[in-house]
Amino acid sequence: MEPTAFRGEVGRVSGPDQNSAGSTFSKLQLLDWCPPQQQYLNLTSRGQSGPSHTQTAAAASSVHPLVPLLLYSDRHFPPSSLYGQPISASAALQADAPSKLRQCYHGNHNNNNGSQLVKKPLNAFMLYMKETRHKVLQEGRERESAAINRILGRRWHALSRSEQSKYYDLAQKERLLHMQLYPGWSARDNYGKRKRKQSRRSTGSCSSWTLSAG
DNA sequence: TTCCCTTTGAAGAGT
DNA sequence: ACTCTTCAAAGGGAA
Repeated sequence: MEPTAFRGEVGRVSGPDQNSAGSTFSKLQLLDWCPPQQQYLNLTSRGQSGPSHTQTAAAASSVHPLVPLLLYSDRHFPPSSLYGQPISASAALQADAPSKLRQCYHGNHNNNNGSQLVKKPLNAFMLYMKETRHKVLQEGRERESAAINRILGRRWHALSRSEQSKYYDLAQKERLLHMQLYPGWSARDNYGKRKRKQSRRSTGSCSSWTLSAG
């Protein structure tokens, strides 16, 4: 299980303890590498305007290494989309950013009714997996995703607190972005969209899968 | 072709 | 408040 101390930190962009040296991200740092067209989201916890204009402008050319993973991944923004382009080239998006972003975010996954299926934002571990999976593949020890995920689960627990905090913060950012894009969305909307169920965590092994009426 | 497996975390539902 | 369920990604393997 994850470090219990993190539980209470997940629900905010940055916490008091993150002022300490142990934190990789601070509120300011988050906005430092946040591309300008993303800052309209106003991701500060209290809705304040964030860093000064000079800071923002200076940071516009730098991108946090995990940003492509989070906001510019192939899944979120297909290569053909505007968000597949370099961040600095997408300033024109600002005018109609919310609608365009909504079109690109998560791609165009439709449910059975033909309406768009908005997927859940990725949590910290999912973000970690997306970034790290290829490394395990390169090692060539495992090929099956289930086996790779077991390895990644062990490595996740082996990460330092500050290393994990990077992904918790990114996950928080992802959730905030998701909330901005889909204000009325609920995780419940996707219940039954996958054929399955019965928790393997509590029962140990899968015993009864049910087919939800999607 | 479709679903399972496997992981952690978030969130909704139920008690 | 607490527990349980469902889904998020990935892709090889099994049916």
